[in-house]
Amino acid sequence: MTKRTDYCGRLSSDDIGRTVTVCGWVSKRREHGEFLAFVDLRDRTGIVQCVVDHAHDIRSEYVLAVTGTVRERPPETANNDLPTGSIEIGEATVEILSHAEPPPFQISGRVDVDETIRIRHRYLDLRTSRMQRNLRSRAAINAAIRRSMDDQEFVELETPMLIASTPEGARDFVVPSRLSPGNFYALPQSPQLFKQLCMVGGMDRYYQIARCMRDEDLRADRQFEFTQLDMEMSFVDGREVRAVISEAVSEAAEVITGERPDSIPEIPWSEAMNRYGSDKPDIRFGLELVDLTSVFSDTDFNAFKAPTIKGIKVEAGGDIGRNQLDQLTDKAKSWGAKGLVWVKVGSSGEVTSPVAKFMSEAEISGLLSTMEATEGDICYLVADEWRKVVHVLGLLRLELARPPVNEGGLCFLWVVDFPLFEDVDDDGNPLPAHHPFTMPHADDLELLSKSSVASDLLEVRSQAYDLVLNGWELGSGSVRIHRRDIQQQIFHLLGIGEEESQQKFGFLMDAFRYGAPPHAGFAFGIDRLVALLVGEENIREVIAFPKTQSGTDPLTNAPTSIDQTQLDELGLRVLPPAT
RNA sequence: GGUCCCGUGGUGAAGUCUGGAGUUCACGCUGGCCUGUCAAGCCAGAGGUCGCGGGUUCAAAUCCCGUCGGGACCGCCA
Repeated sequence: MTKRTDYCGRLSSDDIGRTVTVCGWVSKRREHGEFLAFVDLRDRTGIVQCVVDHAHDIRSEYVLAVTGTVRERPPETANNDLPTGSIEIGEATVEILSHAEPPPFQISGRVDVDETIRIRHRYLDLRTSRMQRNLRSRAAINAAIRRSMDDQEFVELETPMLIASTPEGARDFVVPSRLSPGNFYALPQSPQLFKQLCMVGGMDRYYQIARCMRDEDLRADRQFEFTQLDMEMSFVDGREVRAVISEAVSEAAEVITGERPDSIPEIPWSEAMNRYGSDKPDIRFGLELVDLTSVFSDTDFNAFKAPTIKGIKVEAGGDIGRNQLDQLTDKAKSWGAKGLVWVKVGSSGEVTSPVAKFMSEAEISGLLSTMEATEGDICYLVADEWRKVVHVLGLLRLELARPPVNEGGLCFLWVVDFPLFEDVDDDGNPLPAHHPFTMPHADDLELLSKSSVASDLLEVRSQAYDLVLNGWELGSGSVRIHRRDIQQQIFHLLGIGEEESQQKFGFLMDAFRYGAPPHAGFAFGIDRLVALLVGEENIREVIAFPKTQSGTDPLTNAPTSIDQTQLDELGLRVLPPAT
């Protein structure tokens, strides 16, 4: 085989006169009769035009080694759309290294191809400039993150993939044990407990680019397996953790955009919920939620006799048709609202609304002034309990105005002061908002120990924080509990008894007996970060071999059945499907 | 568990609402012509179980029911 001397996309006018050999795939062939043809050869660096005197037996995606002399193109034939467009490889001889059948889709095509077909033939899809760019960007981001963490004196440690199942959190993927039939390993949802053990072990600053697995339904931003930058630090508070992570993601953003992002603002969770109706607000645009509860405090309108009323205003949004309004109302209902009230503002301040007749003059003027609504605007109102109101309006806000992924810049945001408990379950036990090792806010410790009233407990803040980028949750972290007494108090509140906590987390509790440093950490999703940085709506576009939304792989056909022999060895029996 | 959208030669779309011959467009593919193209051009050609099954009808890509596959979202994701 002829040895490559150069890459296609790196040839330039500096190489004129050199005899070179390039290797790659045939991107395009243009024949001009028997004695002149152009072959565009593609490798990972780009495309170069090769001039050959006979190309009839060369087809798309053949693998070639082309040898010839670099020369300037006749000026009138230069191609300014191509980085190598001013030169070409002349009088080229071609060695065919591999023949190729016509691919199932065009590698250099201009139309989008059905994603299932792309994934089924991912080895071809990876040749496209889009996937080359995305995966190379991903590698550059990984390198930048590693560089940043190394510079900040973190040590990269590996934690096990086969671990014990803990029933909290997401559904586990499990692996049957051959040597211990009937017992199972779980694949890690995150290295959480191990990194805390590393802190007890005096590693001080740990990080890992870790694969995590969660058996939950897939989405545009969720795959079964995903990659996180996972880290933990000793003797620090949350502020220092956020500084380290801010540095790492800024480095990552800079290698892609060429610019360092501004310092990342912080917003308390309660403010995020009240202003944006989300704990991962997309702050690239306004359309903030406005509180109207006091405006309707004495209302006669039954639908507005609710703990919370909020609205959002779309400026000049009043020309929306009845049909679309009905669709928005249906959506709001599907998100859990009882209904969606809309109010259009006319030229002299009069309003049009299906429920206008139920509102008093004072309420209407209060509504318009509070929302600063003027002619041509439309307001959408939801009345319900607070949690539901902000949830529905938060989704409506995104529905109405969310920009495409590649518009509006990069708006990083820290959401801080999350509540310690998200809600109360049917037995009256509070549910942790983050995980049960999250340290309560120092100022709320008293509230925590004094009260066991659910409404009080939901007020307790935690030292947990999320990093958000353009409305995507990149990751979360917290200051951890390193004191056994507080940890036991939390377990008690969560309804986890002594025996249960010992069984599930005993190894961590035991470790804490022997001198646990105060510690805090974070983890963020690299798939999501990469997708947003390269402007993709979907993390599958930045994963070499992703799965479909139903969790299958059209390339390998996973998941598949396994041999009876394998089942026997593992002591497993497969039940017939439930009917 | 739920809501919505999509499925038509190798690829992408139109046709479906309003039933009437597998019709159309672009790319690709095969053959021919063509000595400066680069979305090459010109000529000719091949290529289809309209995802699958059932129903309605004289007649179904089109309407109805079911099912499979893909996608977006709600729930879920400590």
